[in-house]
Amino acid sequence: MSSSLSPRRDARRNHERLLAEAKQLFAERGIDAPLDELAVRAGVGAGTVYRHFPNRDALVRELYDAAVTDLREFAPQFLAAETGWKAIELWLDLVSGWLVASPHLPAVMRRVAELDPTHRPGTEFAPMMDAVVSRAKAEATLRQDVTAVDLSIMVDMLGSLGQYGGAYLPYWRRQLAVMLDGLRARPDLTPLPGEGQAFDEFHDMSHAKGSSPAPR
Amino acid sequence: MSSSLSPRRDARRNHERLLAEAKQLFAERGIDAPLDELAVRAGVGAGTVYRHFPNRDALVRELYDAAVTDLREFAPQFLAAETGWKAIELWLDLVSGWLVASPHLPAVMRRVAELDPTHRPGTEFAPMMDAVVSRAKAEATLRQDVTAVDLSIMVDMLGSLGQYGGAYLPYWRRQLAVMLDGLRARPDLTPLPGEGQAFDEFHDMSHAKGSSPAPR
DNA sequence: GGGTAAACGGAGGTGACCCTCCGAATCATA
DNA sequence: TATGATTCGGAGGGTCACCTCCGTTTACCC
Repeated sequence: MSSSLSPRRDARRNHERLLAEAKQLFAERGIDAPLDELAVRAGVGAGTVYRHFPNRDALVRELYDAAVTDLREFAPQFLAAETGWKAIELWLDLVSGWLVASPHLPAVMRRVAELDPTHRPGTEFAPMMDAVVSRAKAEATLRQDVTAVDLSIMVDMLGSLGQYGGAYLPYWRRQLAVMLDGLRARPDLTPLPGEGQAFDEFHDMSHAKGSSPAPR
Repeated sequence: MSSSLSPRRDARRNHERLLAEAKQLFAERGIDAPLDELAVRAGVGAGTVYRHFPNRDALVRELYDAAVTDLREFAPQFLAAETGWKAIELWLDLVSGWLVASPHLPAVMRRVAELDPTHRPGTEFAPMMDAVVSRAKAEATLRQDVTAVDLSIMVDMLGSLGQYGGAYLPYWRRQLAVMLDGLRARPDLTPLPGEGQAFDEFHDMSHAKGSSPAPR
């Protein structure tokens, strides 16, 4: 008989090992680090790398999926939080902190976004976040004009603080605190700008003097 | 005679052209895009590239320096703003918007940080930012526990929104608005956490259930 | 233990990129 | 315009990473 349901044990072991070493390698040397080096670190032959991951993109995708799976395990806690606001605090804190501690992930997320431009990182948790956001708005603890997408972007931004050689690391929690304060519902808030054409307005740079720094 | 003070005109022209094309190339294909391709795009021979920039790092450094020079031209406006708070609004808005419109820069900044770990991006503007921050604190418009470094990090985070294939671009101004709200002085603020050991506290992950996502 | 299918290792072919070198072209100077 | 110095172009050698291929090893099942 052939077509076994589960792969051989050594295969599974090597697969795990490769994923683990890839995290470290990508964190240290960037997402384009040589895969031959990955083979050496994992103590396997080059052939084994390409048998498990036909190309670099496949490896990147799997790293992304593994991250999503890891995160999913946390979901129940957030839904079980006492208040919607606490759930949001917990989510931003834990997830962004986890990203900061996983320096390979931001690059992986960017690469996945390149490979599939229709997919925004974090979409997997949109339903859950929508629920939490609604709840917090109903409590009037979260400002009304914020969306789940805004929160997901915040997580990405905070998570990218691990990318600058550790220099920004001590500021992660401070930035988180400032953002949370900016998210709180308050009586005198001016509403957030819409998501449309907000960026292009910038391009005229009319407030800039003489020779403006040329974008692009 | 030899050792001219200024290079020949064609040399200067090629130098500018190479810098300009490098911005576009790095924006499109990443900071490790082949330099031979740069030569083709700039319409010069490969030798010319390496005559002007002995290696990729030299090119990256020069792109960084050019960015700093561009930014410096804006400085007078900020110092001339009516209030310290307006200066801060202007700075965050213009600089982060300019970064978003210059998708090559975040990667350049990260690379520079790798090359010289003692150098944090934006240090060049520390004195100016310190002055503006003091002024805004004296007005009691800016929260007292925020530093110029915090602001510089915010700029970098906002500026990195151009990295995700344009999907985050429409949210740039919203994120900016939330951050500004978080920065405003208010009576009932809990102080920001210090810059020390804040991150390591995270690592115990004690609030996490069972198998925690393994960092690193 | 024996047999079979699955997985492994690593040498090596292929292609891409880096970078140099020198004859040709261009610029500055008089 | 003529001369010399500077810069250019692009072919090509060297290096490195990707990825395949097949003889060998390992795991699984009886």
